[in-house]
Amino acid sequence: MAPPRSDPLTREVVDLIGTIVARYNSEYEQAAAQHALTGAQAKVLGLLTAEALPMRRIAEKLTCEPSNVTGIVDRLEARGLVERRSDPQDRRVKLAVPTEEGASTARRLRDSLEFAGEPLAQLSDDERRVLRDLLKRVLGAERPG
Amino acid sequence: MAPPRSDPLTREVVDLIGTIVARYNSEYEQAAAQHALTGAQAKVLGLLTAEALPMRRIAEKLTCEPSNVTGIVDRLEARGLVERRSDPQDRRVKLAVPTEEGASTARRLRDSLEFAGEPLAQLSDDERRVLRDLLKRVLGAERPG
DNA sequence: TCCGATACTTGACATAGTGAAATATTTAGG
DNA sequence: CCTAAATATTTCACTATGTCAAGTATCGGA
Repeated sequence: MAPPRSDPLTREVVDLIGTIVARYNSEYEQAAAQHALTGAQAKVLGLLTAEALPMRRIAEKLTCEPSNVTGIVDRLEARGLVERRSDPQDRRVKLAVPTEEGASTARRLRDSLEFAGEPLAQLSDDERRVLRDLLKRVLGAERPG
Repeated sequence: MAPPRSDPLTREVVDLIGTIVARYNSEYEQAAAQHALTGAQAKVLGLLTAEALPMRRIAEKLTCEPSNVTGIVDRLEARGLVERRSDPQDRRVKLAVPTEEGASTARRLRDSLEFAGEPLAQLSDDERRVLRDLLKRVLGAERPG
Protein backbone atom coordinates (compact mmCIF):
# COMPACT_ATOMS: atom_id res chain seq x y z
CA MET A 1 0.00 0.00 0.00
CA ALA A 2 0.99 3.62 0.39
CA PRO A 3 4.55 4.22 1.56
CA PRO A 4 4.96 5.12 5.25
CA ARG A 5 4.48 8.87 5.44
CA SER A 6 7.18 10.48 7.49
CA ASP A 7 6.97 13.96 5.98
CA PRO A 8 7.06 16.75 8.58
CA LEU A 9 3.52 17.93 7.87
CA THR A 10 1.95 14.52 8.45
CA ARG A 11 4.01 14.05 11.58
CA GLU A 12 2.91 17.44 12.84
CA VAL A 13 -0.77 16.62 12.32
CA VAL A 14 -0.34 13.24 13.99
CA ASP A 15 1.31 14.94 16.96
CA LEU A 16 -1.53 17.47 17.18
CA ILE A 17 -4.06 14.66 17.18
CA GLY A 18 -2.07 13.01 19.94
CA THR A 19 -2.33 16.19 21.97
CA ILE A 20 -6.07 16.43 21.32
CA VAL A 21 -6.46 12.84 22.44
CA ALA A 22 -4.52 13.44 25.64
CA ARG A 23 -6.58 16.50 26.47
CA TYR A 24 -9.86 14.80 25.63
CA ASN A 25 -9.04 11.80 27.80
CA SER A 26 -8.04 13.95 30.71
CA GLU A 27 -11.17 16.11 30.46
CA TYR A 28 -13.36 13.05 30.14
CA GLU A 29 -11.80 11.42 33.17
CA GLN A 30 -12.16 14.64 35.12
CA ALA A 31 -15.80 15.14 34.18
CA ALA A 32 -16.54 11.55 35.17
CA ALA A 33 -14.76 12.01 38.48
CA GLN A 34 -16.97 15.01 39.26
CA HIS A 35 -19.87 12.58 39.32
CA ALA A 36 -17.82 10.02 41.25
CA LEU A 37 -17.56 7.78 38.20
CA THR A 38 -14.54 6.21 36.58
CA GLY A 39 -14.03 6.63 32.85
CA ALA A 40 -15.27 3.13 32.09
CA GLN A 41 -18.37 3.59 34.23
CA ALA A 42 -19.15 6.90 32.56
CA LYS A 43 -18.74 5.34 29.13
CA VAL A 44 -21.13 2.49 29.93
CA LEU A 45 -23.69 4.78 31.52
CA GLY A 46 -23.53 6.97 28.44
CA LEU A 47 -24.11 4.01 26.14
CA LEU A 48 -27.09 2.84 28.15
CA THR A 49 -28.91 6.16 28.09
CA ALA A 50 -28.99 5.96 24.32
CA GLU A 51 -30.50 2.48 24.53
CA ALA A 52 -30.71 -0.43 27.00
CA LEU A 53 -28.15 -3.08 26.07
CA PRO A 54 -27.36 -6.72 26.79
CA MET A 55 -24.03 -7.29 28.50
CA ARG A 56 -22.65 -8.81 25.32
CA ARG A 57 -23.36 -5.67 23.28
CA ILE A 58 -21.73 -3.47 25.91
CA ALA A 59 -18.61 -5.59 25.68
CA GLU A 60 -18.59 -5.19 21.91
CA LYS A 61 -18.94 -1.41 22.11
CA LEU A 62 -16.13 -1.25 24.65
CA THR A 63 -14.05 -3.83 22.73
CA CYS A 64 -13.44 -5.88 25.82
CA GLU A 65 -14.42 -9.26 27.24
CA PRO A 66 -17.96 -9.72 28.55
CA SER A 67 -16.57 -10.84 31.90
CA ASN A 68 -15.13 -7.38 32.30
CA VAL A 69 -18.51 -5.75 31.76
CA THR A 70 -19.95 -7.82 34.58
CA GLY A 71 -17.75 -5.95 37.05
CA ILE A 72 -18.42 -2.50 35.65
CA VAL A 73 -22.19 -3.01 35.66
CA ASP A 74 -21.95 -4.57 39.13
CA ARG A 75 -20.45 -1.36 40.45
CA LEU A 76 -22.97 0.85 38.64
CA GLU A 77 -25.77 -1.33 39.99
CA ALA A 78 -24.37 -1.17 43.52
CA ARG A 79 -24.58 2.62 43.25
CA GLY A 80 -28.17 2.46 42.03
CA LEU A 81 -27.40 3.96 38.62
CA VAL A 82 -28.23 0.89 36.58
CA GLU A 83 -30.51 -2.13 36.82
CA ARG A 84 -30.18 -5.61 35.33
CA ARG A 85 -33.39 -6.74 33.70
CA SER A 86 -33.96 -10.20 32.30
CA ASP A 87 -34.91 -10.30 28.65
CA PRO A 88 -38.22 -12.16 28.41
CA GLN A 89 -37.41 -13.11 24.81
CA ASP A 90 -34.23 -14.91 25.84
CA ARG A 91 -33.70 -15.69 29.46
CA ARG A 92 -29.94 -15.99 29.03
CA VAL A 93 -29.74 -12.29 28.29
CA LYS A 94 -29.53 -9.52 30.90
CA LEU A 95 -30.37 -6.03 29.75
CA ALA A 96 -28.62 -3.21 31.55
CA VAL A 97 -31.02 -0.29 32.01
CA PRO A 98 -30.21 3.03 33.65
CA THR A 99 -32.33 3.98 36.66
CA GLU A 100 -33.89 7.42 36.97
CA GLU A 101 -30.84 8.56 38.90
CA GLY A 102 -28.52 6.94 36.39
CA ALA A 103 -30.22 8.77 33.54
CA SER A 104 -29.97 12.14 35.23
CA THR A 105 -26.33 11.55 36.13
CA ALA A 106 -25.63 10.68 32.52
CA ARG A 107 -27.40 13.85 31.41
CA ARG A 108 -25.34 16.07 33.68
CA LEU A 109 -22.21 14.26 32.58
CA ARG A 110 -23.04 14.86 28.94
CA ASP A 111 -23.57 18.54 29.64
CA SER A 112 -20.19 18.96 31.30
CA LEU A 113 -18.56 17.17 28.39
CA GLU A 114 -20.20 19.50 25.94
CA PHE A 115 -19.03 22.39 27.98
CA ALA A 116 -15.54 20.91 27.74
CA GLY A 117 -15.92 21.29 23.97
CA GLU A 118 -15.63 25.00 24.64
CA PRO A 119 -12.24 25.34 22.89
CA LEU A 120 -14.19 25.03 19.66
CA ALA A 121 -15.50 28.52 20.39
CA GLN A 122 -12.14 29.62 18.97
CA LEU A 123 -13.52 28.78 15.56
CA SER A 124 -16.13 30.50 13.45
CA ASP A 125 -19.07 28.51 12.11
CA ASP A 126 -17.44 28.28 8.71
CA GLU A 127 -14.23 27.00 10.21
CA ARG A 128 -16.11 24.46 12.28
CA ARG A 129 -17.77 23.20 9.15
CA VAL A 130 -14.39 22.83 7.44
CA LEU A 131 -13.01 21.02 10.47
CA ARG A 132 -16.01 18.72 10.56
CA ASP A 133 -15.62 17.80 6.90
CA LEU A 134 -11.88 17.18 7.20
CA LEU A 135 -12.37 14.97 10.24
CA LYS A 136 -15.06 13.01 8.44
CA ARG A 137 -12.70 12.43 5.54
CA VAL A 138 -9.92 11.30 7.85
CA LEU A 139 -12.34 8.87 9.45
CA GLY A 140 -13.18 7.52 6.05
CA ALA A 141 -16.83 8.48 6.48
CA GLU A 142 -16.78 9.92 3.00
CA ARG A 143 -19.57 8.57 0.88
CA PRO A 144 -20.37 10.30 -2.41
CA GLY A 145 -24.03 11.24 -2.58
CA MET B 1 -18.43 32.99 30.33
CA ALA B 2 -19.60 31.71 26.98
CA PRO B 3 -22.99 29.99 27.04
CA PRO B 4 -22.88 26.18 26.85
CA ARG B 5 -22.83 25.42 23.14
CA SER B 6 -25.35 22.82 22.20
CA ASP B 7 -25.82 23.76 18.55
CA PRO B 8 -25.83 20.73 16.24
CA LEU B 9 -22.64 21.68 14.46
CA THR B 10 -20.57 21.90 17.64
CA ARG B 11 -22.06 18.68 18.88
CA GLU B 12 -21.21 17.00 15.60
CA VAL B 13 -17.60 18.12 15.77
CA VAL B 14 -17.33 17.03 19.40
CA ASP B 15 -18.69 13.61 18.44
CA LEU B 16 -16.22 13.32 15.57
CA ILE B 17 -13.38 14.14 17.91
CA GLY B 18 -14.69 11.46 20.26
CA THR B 19 -14.54 8.96 17.41
CA ILE B 20 -11.01 10.04 16.52
CA VAL B 21 -9.98 9.61 20.14
CA ALA B 22 -11.49 6.13 20.33
CA ARG B 23 -9.75 5.07 17.16
CA TYR B 24 -6.43 6.58 18.20
CA ASN B 25 -6.55 4.87 21.60
CA SER B 26 -7.37 1.54 20.08
CA GLU B 27 -4.61 1.79 17.48
CA TYR B 28 -2.11 2.89 20.08
CA GLU B 29 -3.01 0.01 22.37
CA GLN B 30 -2.79 -2.40 19.46
CA ALA B 31 0.59 -1.12 18.28
CA ALA B 32 1.91 -1.40 21.84
CA ALA B 33 0.56 -4.94 22.14
CA GLN B 34 2.46 -5.92 19.00
CA HIS B 35 5.62 -5.25 20.97
CA ALA B 36 4.20 -6.97 24.07
CA LEU B 37 3.82 -3.63 25.83
CA THR B 38 0.82 -2.13 27.57
CA GLY B 39 -0.25 1.39 26.67
CA ALA B 40 1.29 2.86 29.81
CA GLN B 41 4.58 1.06 29.22
CA ALA B 42 4.69 2.23 25.62
CA LYS B 43 4.02 5.80 26.69
CA VAL B 44 6.83 5.77 29.26
CA LEU B 45 9.28 4.11 26.89
CA GLY B 46 8.44 6.75 24.31
CA LEU B 47 9.06 9.56 26.77
CA LEU B 48 12.41 8.12 27.77
CA THR B 49 13.77 7.83 24.28
CA ALA B 50 13.38 11.57 23.89
CA GLU B 51 15.31 12.11 27.11
CA ALA B 52 16.21 10.22 30.30
CA LEU B 53 13.89 11.30 33.10
CA PRO B 54 13.65 11.10 36.91
CA MET B 55 10.68 9.14 38.20
CA ARG B 56 9.07 12.36 39.37
CA ARG B 57 9.13 13.89 35.90
CA ILE B 58 7.62 10.78 34.37
CA ALA B 59 4.75 11.00 36.84
CA GLU B 60 4.19 14.63 35.87
CA LYS B 61 4.11 13.84 32.16
CA LEU B 62 1.66 11.01 32.81
CA THR B 63 -0.32 13.10 35.32
CA CYS B 64 -0.26 10.35 37.89
CA GLU B 65 1.29 9.66 41.27
CA PRO B 66 5.00 8.83 41.44
CA SER B 67 4.20 5.61 43.26
CA ASN B 68 2.45 4.43 40.12
CA VAL B 69 5.51 5.07 37.97
CA THR B 70 7.56 2.82 40.23
CA GLY B 71 5.53 -0.17 39.08
CA ILE B 72 5.56 0.70 35.39
CA VAL B 73 9.32 1.21 35.35
CA ASP B 74 9.77 -1.96 37.44
CA ARG B 75 8.07 -3.95 34.71
CA LEU B 76 10.03 -2.27 31.92
CA GLU B 77 13.23 -2.91 33.85
CA ALA B 78 12.32 -6.55 34.42
CA ARG B 79 12.03 -6.89 30.65
CA GLY B 80 15.42 -5.28 30.10
CA LEU B 81 14.00 -2.27 28.23
CA VAL B 82 14.92 0.36 30.82
CA GLU B 83 17.58 0.89 33.48
CA ARG B 84 17.46 2.88 36.69
CA ARG B 85 20.54 5.04 37.11
CA SER B 86 21.35 7.09 40.21
CA ASP B 87 21.74 10.80 39.61
CA PRO B 88 25.18 11.77 40.91
CA GLN B 89 23.98 15.37 41.38
CA ASP B 90 21.20 14.33 43.78
CA ARG B 91 21.35 10.86 45.23
CA ARG B 92 17.64 10.84 45.97
CA VAL B 93 16.90 10.85 42.26
CA LYS B 94 16.71 7.80 39.99
CA LEU B 95 16.95 8.42 36.25
CA ALA B 96 15.13 5.99 34.02
CA VAL B 97 17.19 5.32 30.88
CA PRO B 98 16.23 3.08 27.97
CA THR B 99 18.60 0.21 27.21
CA GLU B 100 19.75 -0.49 23.66
CA GLU B 101 16.86 -2.91 23.27
CA GLY B 102 14.43 -0.45 24.82
CA ALA B 103 15.49 2.23 22.35
CA SER B 104 15.06 -0.03 19.35
CA THR B 105 11.67 -1.23 20.58
CA ALA B 106 10.58 2.38 20.97
CA ARG B 107 11.79 3.12 17.46
CA ARG B 108 9.81 0.29 15.94
CA LEU B 109 6.79 1.32 17.97
CA ARG B 110 7.02 4.86 16.71
CA ASP B 111 7.19 3.61 13.15
CA SER B 112 4.05 1.51 13.48
CA LEU B 113 2.26 4.48 15.02
CA GLU B 114 3.23 6.68 12.12
CA PHE B 115 1.99 4.07 9.77
CA ALA B 116 -1.28 4.14 11.70
CA GLY B 117 -1.49 7.81 10.71
CA GLU B 118 -2.17 6.52 7.23
CA PRO B 119 -5.81 7.73 7.17
CA LEU B 120 -4.36 11.19 6.69
CA ALA B 121 -3.42 10.08 3.20
CA GLN B 122 -7.06 10.83 2.40
CA LEU B 123 -6.13 14.48 2.47
CA SER B 124 -4.09 16.58 0.09
CA ASP B 125 -1.18 18.60 1.39
CA ASP B 126 -3.26 21.76 1.35
CA GLU B 127 -6.02 20.11 3.29
CA ARG B 128 -3.55 18.76 5.81
CA ARG B 129 -2.23 22.25 6.32
CA VAL B 130 -5.75 23.55 6.92
CA LEU B 131 -6.42 20.72 9.37
CA ARG B 132 -3.16 21.41 11.18
CA ASP B 133 -3.99 25.09 11.57
CA LEU B 134 -7.52 24.43 12.79
CA LEU B 135 -6.31 21.89 15.34
CA LYS B 136 -3.70 24.33 16.56
CA ARG B 137 -6.37 26.95 17.06
CA VAL B 138 -8.60 24.53 18.94
CA LEU B 139 -5.67 23.68 21.18
CA GLY B 140 -5.16 27.36 21.87
CA ALA B 141 -1.66 27.17 20.43
CA GLU B 142 -2.35 30.40 18.60
CA ARG B 143 0.50 32.83 19.04
CA PRO B 144 0.83 35.79 16.69
CA GLY B 145 4.28 35.90 15.11
C1' DT C 1 -34.32 -35.64 23.51
C1' DC C 2 -29.73 -34.45 23.13
C1' DC C 3 -25.95 -31.65 21.62
C1' DG C 4 -23.72 -27.68 20.41
C1' DA C 5 -23.89 -22.77 20.50
C1' DT C 6 -24.72 -18.59 23.19
C1' DA C 7 -25.08 -15.30 27.44
C1' DC C 8 -23.59 -14.42 31.56
C1' DT C 9 -20.96 -15.05 35.93
C1' DT C 10 -17.15 -16.56 38.73
C1' DG C 11 -12.42 -17.04 40.05
C1' DA C 12 -7.51 -16.49 39.45
C1' DC C 13 -4.45 -13.48 37.85
C1' DA C 14 -1.80 -9.01 35.86
C1' DT C 15 -1.67 -4.02 35.24
C1' DA C 16 -2.67 0.63 36.49
C1' DG C 17 -4.04 3.85 39.58
C1' DT C 18 -4.56 6.14 44.45
C1' DG C 19 -3.06 7.49 49.09
C1' DA C 20 -0.38 6.97 53.37
C1' DA C 21 3.71 5.80 55.63
C1' DA C 22 8.82 4.68 55.57
C1' DT C 23 13.59 5.77 54.01
C1' DA C 24 17.20 8.44 52.20
C1' DT C 25 18.94 12.69 50.95
C1' DT C 26 19.10 17.59 50.31
C1' DT C 27 18.57 22.23 51.85
C1' DA C 28 17.64 26.04 54.80
C1' DG C 29 17.89 28.17 59.54
C1' DG C 30 19.79 29.07 63.81
C1' DC D 1 27.65 22.30 62.82
C1' DC D 2 22.98 20.50 63.75
C1' DT D 3 18.41 20.18 63.24
C1' DA D 4 14.13 20.57 60.87
C1' DA D 5 11.53 20.93 56.74
C1' DA D 6 11.28 19.58 52.06
C1' DT D 7 11.95 16.35 48.29
C1' DA D 8 12.52 11.69 45.62
C1' DT D 9 11.59 7.29 45.71
C1' DT D 10 9.68 3.04 47.35
C1' DT D 11 6.46 -0.05 49.81
C1' DC D 12 1.95 -1.39 51.19
C1' DA D 13 -2.93 -1.80 51.14
C1' DC D 14 -6.67 -1.07 48.33
C1' DT D 15 -9.77 -0.34 44.08
C1' DA D 16 -10.79 -0.62 39.13
C1' DT D 17 -9.95 -2.65 34.61
C1' DG D 18 -8.78 -6.11 31.92
C1' DT D 19 -7.71 -11.10 30.38
C1' DC D 20 -8.62 -16.03 30.19
C1' DA D 21 -10.67 -20.48 31.57
C1' DA D 22 -14.27 -22.86 33.64
C1' DG D 23 -19.04 -23.24 35.18
C1' DT D 24 -24.17 -22.52 34.75
C1' DA D 25 -28.31 -21.59 32.36
C1' DT D 26 -30.75 -21.25 28.27
C1' DC D 27 -31.73 -21.64 23.43
C1' DG D 28 -32.15 -24.05 19.00
C1' DG D 29 -31.70 -27.47 15.77
C1' DA D 30 -31.11 -32.52 14.31
